[in-house]
Amino acid sequence: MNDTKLIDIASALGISVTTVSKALKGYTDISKATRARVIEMADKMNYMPNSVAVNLRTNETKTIGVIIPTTVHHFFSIVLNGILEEAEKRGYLVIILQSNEKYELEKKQLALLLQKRVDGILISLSNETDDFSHINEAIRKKTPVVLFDKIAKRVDCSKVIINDAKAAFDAVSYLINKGFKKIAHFRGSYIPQNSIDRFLGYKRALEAHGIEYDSKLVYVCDNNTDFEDGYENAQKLMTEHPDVDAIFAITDLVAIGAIKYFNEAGIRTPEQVAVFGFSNWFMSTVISPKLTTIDQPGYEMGHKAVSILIDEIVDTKELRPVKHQIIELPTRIIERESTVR
Amino acid sequence: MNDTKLIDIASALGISVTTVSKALKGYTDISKATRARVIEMADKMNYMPNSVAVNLRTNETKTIGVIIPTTVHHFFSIVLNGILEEAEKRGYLVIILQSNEKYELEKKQLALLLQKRVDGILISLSNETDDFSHINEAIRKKTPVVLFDKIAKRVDCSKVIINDAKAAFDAVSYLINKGFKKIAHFRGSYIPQNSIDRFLGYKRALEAHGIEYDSKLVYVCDNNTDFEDGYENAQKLMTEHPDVDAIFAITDLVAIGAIKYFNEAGIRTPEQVAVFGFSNWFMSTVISPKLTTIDQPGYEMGHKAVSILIDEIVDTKELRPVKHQIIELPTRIIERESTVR
DNA sequence: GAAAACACCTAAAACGTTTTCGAAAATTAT
DNA sequence: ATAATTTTCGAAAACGTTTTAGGTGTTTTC
Repeated sequence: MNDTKLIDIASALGISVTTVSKALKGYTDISKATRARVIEMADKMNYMPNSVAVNLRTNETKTIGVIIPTTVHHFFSIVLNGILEEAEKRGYLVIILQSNEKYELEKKQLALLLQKRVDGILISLSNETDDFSHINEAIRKKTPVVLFDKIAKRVDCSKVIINDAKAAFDAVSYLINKGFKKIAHFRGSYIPQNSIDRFLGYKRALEAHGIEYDSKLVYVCDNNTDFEDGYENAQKLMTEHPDVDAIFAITDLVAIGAIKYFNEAGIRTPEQVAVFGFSNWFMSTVISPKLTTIDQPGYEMGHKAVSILIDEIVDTKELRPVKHQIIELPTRIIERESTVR
Repeated sequence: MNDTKLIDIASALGISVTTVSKALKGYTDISKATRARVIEMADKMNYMPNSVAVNLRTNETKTIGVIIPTTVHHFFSIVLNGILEEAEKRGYLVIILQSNEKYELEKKQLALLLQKRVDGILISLSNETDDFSHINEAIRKKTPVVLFDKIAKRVDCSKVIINDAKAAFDAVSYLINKGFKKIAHFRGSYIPQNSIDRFLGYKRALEAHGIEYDSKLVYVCDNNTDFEDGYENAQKLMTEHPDVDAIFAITDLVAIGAIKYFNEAGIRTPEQVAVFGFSNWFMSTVISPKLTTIDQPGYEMGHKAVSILIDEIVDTKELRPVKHQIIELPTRIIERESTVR
């Protein structure tokens, strides 16, 4: 292994390690002449600093950790894309871990990242997570944490989110304004904040427009990776409430599952039942009818989360006070065929 | 920052750092009594080894690097899932980087990983990559590399792949045996090995069944992230060769693009034109007609790639000879509606 | 009772950097 | 010429571990 180190350059040049290090880092107390010699030799010997040693000495790893529920999810892969691009731009590497929607695993992954001494951590909470002590513990240890998408209101740190309640409110209001009267909601499971908020937005929109909320029209879809939930609940819905005329689904995936069922069952969309999704998954333009949905800016979310995190990392490092931010990214309705009669 | 270190435990107990370290690592020359005291105190003080220091001392980081063309791709997100699960099981963290299908970026990312001193690297090549010196350089530096999915035959390292040529051959043979006579191919760009191999499989299948190969029936789809390519080429195909009766597409995405066009243009699938995809993207069961395709085992690929990589890492470390392996994962035809009349 | 064996512990070096502090050499000022 | 200053360099400590090589005291062996 011909890994060249500072000392190799130093002895090749007959100077000290200190001088080599300083020359390479542009210290001003090294003459231009020797600096040039050092740089040339470093180049010739193919020098590459050992980051582990640097990390130990400088007490930073230039690495951030990311915990997401799962990689196999279109939205998260887009967020991840945003994360990676911004992290690279700012000179950080990213270690990624998935919680598989399990609280225990999330906790374990977080511990791994802390042990690895990452400079900061990005988390999107698992569906199971309703205890946040592990996160508070990380914050207490002065490792900046920013939560994104699936957050906990009660944790005191920066967050990057969309206004789920408002987006849902807008979606359902749109349906009501379009003349739909009996609107079902396919909600997510009970713990995640965005699942709760979207449900709340749905409920408030009904009430705001003088439509009575009926809990029987709410179905739970807690399987994240498959559209079966949407398919099956659509089936159930149509037997229990055949006169329903629209569905607001928590996710494009369940919306598409519902549409799939309607297509197979000969139920016309949007003529008999309109369907409104959430996320603007790009698959939603492939399905027929194309899906009306809420555009959720995943790339920007990842981008912004990293940006805030790194700002906090450098502020912490330089002992400046960190001010936590709650960034709310804008969403908008993408009207397509599934709600237009 | 109340980070407890070995020396804190040592002084709390009035013993040496050496003893603490050894006790924690289970050395046998420490008495059971002091070991117990050390463990208890470490526990009480919430000791967590500083991996950076450990890494420096042991000269390994327990981290592997992964370079993929893009995270926003269903197949790669599944592979990534397999990678993460296996890496975790074996006690490694993973740093992920994307090349955005650019050779220069891939080269840069690889350098970053080497500098970070990862123990091994997993790469799926970018579409542009036709020079492999950066990879050979990594191997020369004794950092194990394993290539997966998008590989280079000429690089001397382990690889995890499917037999693209055979899978394509099987797919096209299937179409021929079903009675389709004029089969077009929507191929990928010219550089990637799997794009080449699928094309070759297509061509050989035609020839093996006495059908003359016609280069005019081959269309290039080199946009990886959108189905527009499939859509537009389907359109072109039908004006240039209205009598074509089947398409073998390099990817489910382009297959779905084609189906989308056919659906919109009122061309019946599979009655007028059958469509055969590749990858078994789960969206292929949502589209109508459901897509016949080749199942490509992404999870297993990621899993196996990590497994081989870590084996090579420990073999290298223990100065054992490493034998490179070429693992060929099995594929199979998933017959659905788009090819069944 | 002396030699040998054993059990238990620790000092110190090492991993490859960065950075502080000071020293020597060169330059400028007087 | 000497003094003051500036320029240029390097010794050494430090980051937190792991591990080698040995040291001390106790027990076993004959």
